[in-house]
Amino acid sequence: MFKRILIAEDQETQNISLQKTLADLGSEKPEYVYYCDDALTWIKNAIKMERPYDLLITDLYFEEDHNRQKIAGGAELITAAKTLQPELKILVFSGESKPAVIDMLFKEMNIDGYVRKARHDGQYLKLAINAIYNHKKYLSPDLKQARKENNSHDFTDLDIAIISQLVEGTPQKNIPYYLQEHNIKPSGLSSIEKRLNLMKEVLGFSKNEQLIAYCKDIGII
Amino acid sequence: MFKRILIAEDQETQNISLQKTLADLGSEKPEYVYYCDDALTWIKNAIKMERPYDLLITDLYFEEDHNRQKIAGGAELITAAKTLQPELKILVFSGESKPAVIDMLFKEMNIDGYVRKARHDGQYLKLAINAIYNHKKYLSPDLKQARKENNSHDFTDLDIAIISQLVEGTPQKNIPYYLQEHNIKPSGLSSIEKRLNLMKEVLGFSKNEQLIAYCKDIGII
DNA sequence: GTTATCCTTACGGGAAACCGTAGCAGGGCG
DNA sequence: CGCCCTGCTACGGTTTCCCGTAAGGATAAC
Repeated sequence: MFKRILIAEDQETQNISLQKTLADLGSEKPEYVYYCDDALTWIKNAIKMERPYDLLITDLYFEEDHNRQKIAGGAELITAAKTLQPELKILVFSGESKPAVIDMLFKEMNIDGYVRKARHDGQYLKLAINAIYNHKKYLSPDLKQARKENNSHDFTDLDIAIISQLVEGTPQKNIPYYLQEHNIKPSGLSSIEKRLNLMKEVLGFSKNEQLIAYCKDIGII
Repeated sequence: MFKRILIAEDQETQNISLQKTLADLGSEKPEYVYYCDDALTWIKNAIKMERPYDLLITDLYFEEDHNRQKIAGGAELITAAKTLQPELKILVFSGESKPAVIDMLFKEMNIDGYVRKARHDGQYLKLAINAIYNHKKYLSPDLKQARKENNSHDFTDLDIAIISQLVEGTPQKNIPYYLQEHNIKPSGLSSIEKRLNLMKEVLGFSKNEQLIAYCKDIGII
């Protein structure tokens, strides 16, 4: 089993119960921090002392505080940690359930496991740690189904740019200028209309308002 | 100090740490359940046995499960509990931070305290329990500021109906029919336009899309 | 080099939304 | 009772959006 585990979790009660849950897994007493910056410092020091961590368990979102932090959230912490120690295993433990966010973590950040803070999270944490120890990926089961029923449109960068501009209040007819400035093509007004129509048709919507609400729900904006 | 405390929290790790946090407060070992229905049953039984609970600590949102529940969430649990035992003190412990939701809890459900699951939630829980024991209301400090910087428009039932219809995809010009059917007045098209304009003006928006995104963020829809 | 195809863009008619104005009903007050 | 004020509604002109069609440009196959 993993010898050295580091917990990065800002929520006091969660942090306590993480320590307790991991206590009976046969590793050393896990170490824990409440801030991302601290997490990175500890990882650095552990490498320097030639006792690097085996596993990092981290939340995604950290609250702001009087302590100004360089690293704002779990995602940044993961990239920073991976540059210091590429083989470090990462288990994300967060309340986030939006498929877009979780897909990104696995695909782009190459994390090893994700457990959502939910009903049986204690059991799943243990399963996840076991799986990761055996070099497998782990995703808590409550999320697997959520990803399956995903008959959604996959949003391109263009789609997201268009929707973001709408949310900013840019009139549709002015969006071509924005797209040209940011070298996003196609940038014609007709292409924007076509793209919006496609998205709405796939999702069964008729109005932009529905589309915005949907995008807010699944978390792409 | 409170003698008998009941915890209703579906998240395994949170539930554990709640028990641990409350352990050193001088009350009996707190009792805990993972489902709303169970919570209500326990409250009922406690009354029947003439050992009623003094305090209910509950989450707001409970996950669905193979166990079909009659009571879906914390809000319903609170109303059900209060009809059984009106003097029961209620402390809500949830991750929710949207002012609209929390205001509703204090004003309409008359809860005694709210602690948000956040950085120092352990300390705040203890403060909250003390405050409630002394018949005071308690709101965790991280939320007090959030409510102050609330220069937002207060949404009327009409506003919410209009926005909901937009999110449903109803064309603006058809919303009057909907309002008439539901006996919401005013129902004229001009009134709808006027109302939308007012909301957008107060919030500094120019387009409906911005308004929808904002409402999603603060959680009124 | 030519043709076919796909994608982007431009244009124009019609619908919806936006905005200002004016008429109408109800309530308070002298 | 008459007057004023407020809020709801109705109407027209302008802008924006919607949608179908057609022209331009790049790429790939022949």
